[in-house]
Amino acid sequence: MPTLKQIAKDLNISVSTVSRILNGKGKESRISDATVTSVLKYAQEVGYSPNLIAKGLQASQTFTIGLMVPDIANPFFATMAKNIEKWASREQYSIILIDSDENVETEKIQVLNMISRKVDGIIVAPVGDSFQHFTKIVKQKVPLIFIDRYFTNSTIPYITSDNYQGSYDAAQELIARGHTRICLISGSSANELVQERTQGYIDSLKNSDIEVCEELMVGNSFSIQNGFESTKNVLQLKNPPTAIFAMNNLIGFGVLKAVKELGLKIPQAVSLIIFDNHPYLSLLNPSISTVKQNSEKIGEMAVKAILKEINQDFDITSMRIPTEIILRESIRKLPS
Amino acid sequence: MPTLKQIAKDLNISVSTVSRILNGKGKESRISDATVTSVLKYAQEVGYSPNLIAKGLQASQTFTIGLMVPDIANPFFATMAKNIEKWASREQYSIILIDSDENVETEKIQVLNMISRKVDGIIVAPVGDSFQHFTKIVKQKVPLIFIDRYFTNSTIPYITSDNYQGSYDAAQELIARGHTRICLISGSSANELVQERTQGYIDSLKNSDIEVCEELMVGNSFSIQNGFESTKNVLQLKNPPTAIFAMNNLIGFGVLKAVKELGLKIPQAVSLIIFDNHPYLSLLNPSISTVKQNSEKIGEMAVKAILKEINQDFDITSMRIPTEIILRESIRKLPS
DNA sequence: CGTTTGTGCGAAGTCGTTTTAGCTAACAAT
DNA sequence: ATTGTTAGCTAAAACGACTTCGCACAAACG
Repeated sequence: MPTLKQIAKDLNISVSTVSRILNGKGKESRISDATVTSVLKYAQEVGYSPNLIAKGLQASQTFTIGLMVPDIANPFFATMAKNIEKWASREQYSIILIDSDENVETEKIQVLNMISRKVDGIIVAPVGDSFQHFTKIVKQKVPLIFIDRYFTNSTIPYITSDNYQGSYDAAQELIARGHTRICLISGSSANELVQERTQGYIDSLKNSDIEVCEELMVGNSFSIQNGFESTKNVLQLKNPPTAIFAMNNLIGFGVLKAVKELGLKIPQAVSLIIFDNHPYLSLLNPSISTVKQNSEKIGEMAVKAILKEINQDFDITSMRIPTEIILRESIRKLPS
Repeated sequence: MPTLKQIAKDLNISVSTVSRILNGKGKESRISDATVTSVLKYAQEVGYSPNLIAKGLQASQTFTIGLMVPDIANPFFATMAKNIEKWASREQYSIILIDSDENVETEKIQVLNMISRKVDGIIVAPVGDSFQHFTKIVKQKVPLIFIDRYFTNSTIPYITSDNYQGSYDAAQELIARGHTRICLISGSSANELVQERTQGYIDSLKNSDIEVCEELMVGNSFSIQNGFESTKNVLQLKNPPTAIFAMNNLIGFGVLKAVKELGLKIPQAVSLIIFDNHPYLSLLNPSISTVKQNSEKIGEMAVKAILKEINQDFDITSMRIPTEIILRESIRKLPS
């Protein structure tokens, strides 16, 4: 495998000259045209490709970004990853992908791994309810940015959806169609993202003078299981909800599974809106209304922010990307 | 950021001693217990983490695997990626993720990038119909393995589903329920994977003494668009098919979209089976029968094969992982 | 003719790690 | 008193690239 040294030896010139030429600094280093062309030609011939590892060691910049997500098989994160890779590769950065598998311990270990691998920056969708193990990264001066989930009481910047507004809007859609008993099936309440989505729901009800009912706020994890069981429970109340708001795609899937298993019809038996869109939701019968997160944009913005910080511009601001309501057939208009 | 050199300096010992101790070679290098403990303690204190870039340069092994897929947002590849990451990280390998975006030019460029990054091995689901640009990798002695799509006329090993059998089985399920006019909507025919799935379909019909009808073999790409248009076309034939076999998940999605748009009912108007499973297909009304690929297993096997080759065991054999028929409600039993 | 200026390139250090090949001091054996 | 052994370390090279100096030679200038 050809190296600078090898080329230099073969052509009987010095390594520095070869290096300069291959970095396009021939002119400014006053290398003669003859030498330049001969080196370029020879490099082409032997198929020289620079050793980015050596370059990284020397420059202490690896052109590598660490990306850690809780579950790359979740289309929400997969879409985000696709866009992160896309925007990063445009700037010659490559992505080191880590799947933390919703496991905080894995997350802690892989944080160290990324530091060891000298990534230039880290983008992570954290899984836990604390961020102590990330402060290590910040101390090492490695740029870090959160996506999706975040911690407002840390100084680590984040790019996420406008969870409050998305939730607020979702509830408003239901309210606009006469629903007042709206069940919220949510994730772990220690999570700030959950808190904001919950607050959006609560404020939406309050602003419409609808009583916020504790028995309709259920669930404790972003899982199919939770959506499934919570739905079964809540539909058995004496006074069941007329609509369900599922706080993410996994919960939403659980709701759909439960409704199907109970042999009920959406939206006749119960209306539904899900936070997170998914292509298949438009094919269901009925098609399902959603709060669509702009995961493409989140990915793009995360890359731009991290590159900004890598380039020593520390003027990073956290962002909330607007969501979009996609109305389909799953919301019934109640008779007034 | 602490380095071996820094630790050595701080403790007034040599770099080599520190290196040995931190690599657990204290005993065999007859380092005194006192020195060992003091180094370990100090390293812990300053939070030393080895520079894997430097290590990689020295050892010319980066503990990195390049993974290139056509579309990480496609759940089939995302699931595969999840498992590849999982099995790789167990052996301390990290994944460099590349999304070729179904683009051969990107693929060519990124192949060079991976070589420059000195990955220890490359796993790729190729997008094109030729593999010339991959021979470069092989020449550089970088272990390479294909997943999903492949080229039987190259010596590059591959791990894929048993496409022929899966297709054969799918057609048999339809035939067993009385279908004889079965439409196959397929991908680009230059692709070997497509050829095998097609052959499975053809042989399945022939072995059941059913005429193979050219007008029922349509489509030319793995895309929603293709599934959508082909479905519309084929359902307008004078003698339309009673069943459709979609060759992958994107095509299948297009079929569902078309059927919905035409206001038709599955399986009354037409029966359907899709190559590739997806969680949501069980929630559709009716639920959709599929040929499930074991993408978890494919990912696992790909990692095991590439690690084998990295460890100089070149006895790699290509594999075809069995598929599984998942019968749901989308296939109608025709009256005989 | 001596000095300056410009041209074209090379030597060597550096990044952080591993590893080979020793080196020194202490002690035992002869 | 000399030699041998062993414990406990160190020095230095190497991996491949970049970069700071600076050197040699030629031409131009005064």
